[in-house]
Amino acid sequence: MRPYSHFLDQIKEAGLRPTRQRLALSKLLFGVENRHVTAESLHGEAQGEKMRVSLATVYNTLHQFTKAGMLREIVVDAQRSYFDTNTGSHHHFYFEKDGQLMDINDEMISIAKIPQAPEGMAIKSVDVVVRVVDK
Amino acid sequence: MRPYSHFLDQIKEAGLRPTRQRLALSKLLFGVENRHVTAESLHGEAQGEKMRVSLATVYNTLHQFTKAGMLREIVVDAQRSYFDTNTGSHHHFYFEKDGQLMDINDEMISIAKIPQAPEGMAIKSVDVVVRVVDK
DNA sequence: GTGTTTGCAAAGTGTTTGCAATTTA
DNA sequence: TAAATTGCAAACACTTTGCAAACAC
Repeated sequence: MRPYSHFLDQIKEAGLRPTRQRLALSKLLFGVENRHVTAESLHGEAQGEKMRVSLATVYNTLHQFTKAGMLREIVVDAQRSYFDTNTGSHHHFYFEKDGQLMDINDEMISIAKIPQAPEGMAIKSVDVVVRVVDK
Repeated sequence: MRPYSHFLDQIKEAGLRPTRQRLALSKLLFGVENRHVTAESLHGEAQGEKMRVSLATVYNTLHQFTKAGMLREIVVDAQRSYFDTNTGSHHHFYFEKDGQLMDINDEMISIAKIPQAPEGMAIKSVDVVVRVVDK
């Protein structure tokens, strides 16, 4: 487990105050590698760990961390927003059955030809979602 | 413009009754090629054409048409559902600025390597969204 | 006639916001 | 003590649902 100071510094570097809530959520999010969470799931997790954080603060924090580049938002479901602690370029499996996301190892996929953006536009990202279902 | 009977038959073949509302929406959806709509946008369009259809019916109809394979749902925005009249395999540009979708011509993109689905799972679809912003 | 479909309004879901109280620096 | 942050509850946007009236066959 990373030391307390790691989370503290990360938050400070983002220009945010290291509040009890942000530290708690940081620990959950960045304590292990490659997590995919929704606001609800993270909030539930925090409550399970007896951390007192409101759902509104979870939403705020996820957005602040995303803006600071610590998280990446993934759109796979029209019903809820997912956040990925892996901010590097990579793609996802999405299990429609239970709403789970899984990273696709970058060597496992390759986009051979990327289209040009329409006139006057720039490509911001290329997101691949492989939807999988039970066989 | 396709003849009235085309829309009528298409609806019947889906096992649905050709009601005034379904015919009206069919005309809007399938009267021209490759449309991308949201429930709200289609509802607004219908109202502009003085077609009387409730928003609830637009939602129901979009889902019924999707289930019948006449439409494909596209997930690009956590806030709203898009439906595409092009049900073939293809990908999309998404203009974050105004929420517009545009088909990517199939020759313009190619995925060289598709990952294997995890054990016991099957790939349902591979969806690529290229997000574009103003240069 | 019988079963399907519609439209309204109400309910539901996930998310954001206004604001007083609290916390941080 | 000044500014940022929190948590609650209310507001929001989009979507679904229950049900009586209207419609299709």
